[in-house]
Amino acid sequence: MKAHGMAGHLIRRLNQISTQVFSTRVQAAGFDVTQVQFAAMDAILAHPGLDQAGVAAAIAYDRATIGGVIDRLEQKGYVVRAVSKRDRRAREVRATEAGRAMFDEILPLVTALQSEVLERLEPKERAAFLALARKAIGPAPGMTEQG
Amino acid sequence: MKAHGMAGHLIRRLNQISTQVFSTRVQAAGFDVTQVQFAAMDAILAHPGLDQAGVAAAIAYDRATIGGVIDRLEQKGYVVRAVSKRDRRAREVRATEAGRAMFDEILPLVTALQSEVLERLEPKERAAFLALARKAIGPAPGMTEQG
DNA sequence: CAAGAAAAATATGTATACATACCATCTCAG
DNA sequence: CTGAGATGGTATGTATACATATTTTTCTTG
Repeated sequence: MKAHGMAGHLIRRLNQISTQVFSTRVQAAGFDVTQVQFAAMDAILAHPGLDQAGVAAAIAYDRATIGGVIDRLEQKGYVVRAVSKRDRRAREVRATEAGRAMFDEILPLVTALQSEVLERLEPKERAAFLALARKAIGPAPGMTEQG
Repeated sequence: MKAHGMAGHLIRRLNQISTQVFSTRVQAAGFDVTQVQFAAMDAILAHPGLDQAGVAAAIAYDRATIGGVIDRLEQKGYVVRAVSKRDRRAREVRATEAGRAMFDEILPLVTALQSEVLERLEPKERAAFLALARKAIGPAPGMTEQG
């Protein structure tokens, strides 16, 4: 038994598949948004005016990485950034009309595509897998749901 | 229900955790090898003289990506590349003594660390998760085990 | 054997992903 | 208020990850 079959390898493969399915489906629908950008939009829409560090914490990302992600969302016109009045270091991020429209349009697509990622599993197995994945990850580090 | 809880997000988080555990443990042991580099070494040791495209296929990687990975392994003295005599386009990759020694030394470490990635799961759950992950991924695309 | 298709690498460009360093700003101790 | 430490963001450097284009070489087909 070698590196194949190990947890790390399997998880990496799953991530590849997931990313592949996501970009294929979303691009087929005529949008240019990555999985990460979608997750960021989700957090931004759920918490308007959240600063970048907050967005990063919400989706378990690196502060340095989220900067670039939000740069691209801003370039596409999906979000706007403004210096916070309370803390001049912080940049508050808000979705634009176009951003919300884009999210609303691809959300059903993305929801539907989730089962495709695990299409080799029976519905029951899929549910079991997701439950185990959630347990393996544990509670979200940065933010709670009812924030 | 939003982006958290979706398969893609969960899988990405798992991958983060896995990568984190790997590099932490391996670096603590005094080695400078990534998960991907380890997987590549595994394939190279299992199939001496395999070309880069073969390595990429063995671990389900992109040909463009594997080039850089092998560059770094070569810089560290773990592998050597030579132009194939049969096909002058191909670069055959072989592990060096240092490469084999490194691999042998961290293999038990890496094996041990696999359960740490899923430490929140009970042993039974862990096995179930891995079985489901294997099924979800399906048969390896590029190479078969008994090559 | 020549023309064209196919394949192996590499190069280029974009997008994560993260450590580290750095600057600006805020908070807190005193 | 002042200095120290913490925090938000950016910059830099490294390492995936992959699409696409390009080059070199091989294979195919006539």
